[in-house]
Amino acid sequence: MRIATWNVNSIKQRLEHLAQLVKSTDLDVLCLQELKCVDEAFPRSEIEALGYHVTTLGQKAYNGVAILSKRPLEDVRRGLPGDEADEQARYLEGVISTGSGVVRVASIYLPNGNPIGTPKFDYKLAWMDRLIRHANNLLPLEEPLVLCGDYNVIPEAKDAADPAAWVNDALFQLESRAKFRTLLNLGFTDALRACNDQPGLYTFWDYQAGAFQRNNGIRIDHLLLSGQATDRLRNAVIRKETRSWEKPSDHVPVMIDLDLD
DNA sequence: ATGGCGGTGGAGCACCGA
Repeated sequence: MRIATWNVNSIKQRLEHLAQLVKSTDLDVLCLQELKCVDEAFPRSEIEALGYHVTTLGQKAYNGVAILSKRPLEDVRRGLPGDEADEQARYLEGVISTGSGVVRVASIYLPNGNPIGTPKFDYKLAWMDRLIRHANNLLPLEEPLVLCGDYNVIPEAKDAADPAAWVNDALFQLESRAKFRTLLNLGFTDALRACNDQPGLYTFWDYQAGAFQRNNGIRIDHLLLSGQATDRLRNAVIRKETRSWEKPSDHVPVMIDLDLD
C-alpha cells in the first residue's frame, strides 16, 4: 500500500498536478491539506473519475483537509478532539480495510503559528497538545496508524537549508520542536527519517527569491507511523520533481510504501 | 530588506501562508 501526503495550496489550482501525480504513481491513499474551499466547491467528481473515494473537511478560503482513497474510508472522524469551539478545518481521520488488515490514516494541517508571541502561536501549541492527546488515545487500538500532513514544524537544524533564518519563526521554535518530539516519543516513527538520514531533504520551498532553484527549503511535511505501521514500512520518498512543474504548490508530496495489500 | 510570491475574497487591497 502506497500512502502520500501533500499540501496542495488550493485544490482548485492544483487539480491538473494531482491528476498528473496519481496517473504516474499508483497511490492507494492521498492525504491533502490547504484545500482552500468549502466541501460543496471541492472538485469531487473530477477526483472520483481518477478512481478515488473522496472524504473532505473544507473551509472557506483557508485550511481544509481531505483523504482520497481507492478503497472506501470508514470510521471517519472530522476535526481534532479537545476543543469544541475550534472551527478550523485541520484534521480528518479514517480507516481503510485491506486484504491484510486495516490501516488508520489522518490528514493533518497543523497551524502555522506565526508570528510568535501572539495568540496564533498559542493556538499552534494548544493544537499540538490536543494532537498529542488524541494520538495517545489511538495507540491502544494497536493498528497500523499513519498521521500525515503539513506539521509546520522543522524537527531539526538539518531539516532546513538555512536554519539560522528560522530561529525566530514559529516553525523552528524550541517549543514547537519539543511538542513534535513528544509526539514521536509516544512511539511514532518519522517515516522519511527512518529511510534516509541525509541532510538536504526538503518538502517546502518559498515562492520568493528563487528558493527552489537555490534549494533553500525546509522539511515540514511528515508521515508519523505507529509501531504496527513502522513494522510494515518499506520505503519513504519526497516527490521533489513536482515543485518544478508549472504553477506548483509550494509543498511537494511525501509518500511511503507499507507492506499491506 | 518581515519583502521578494501566490491564493482567496471580491472587486481595493487586506489577510494568510512559512
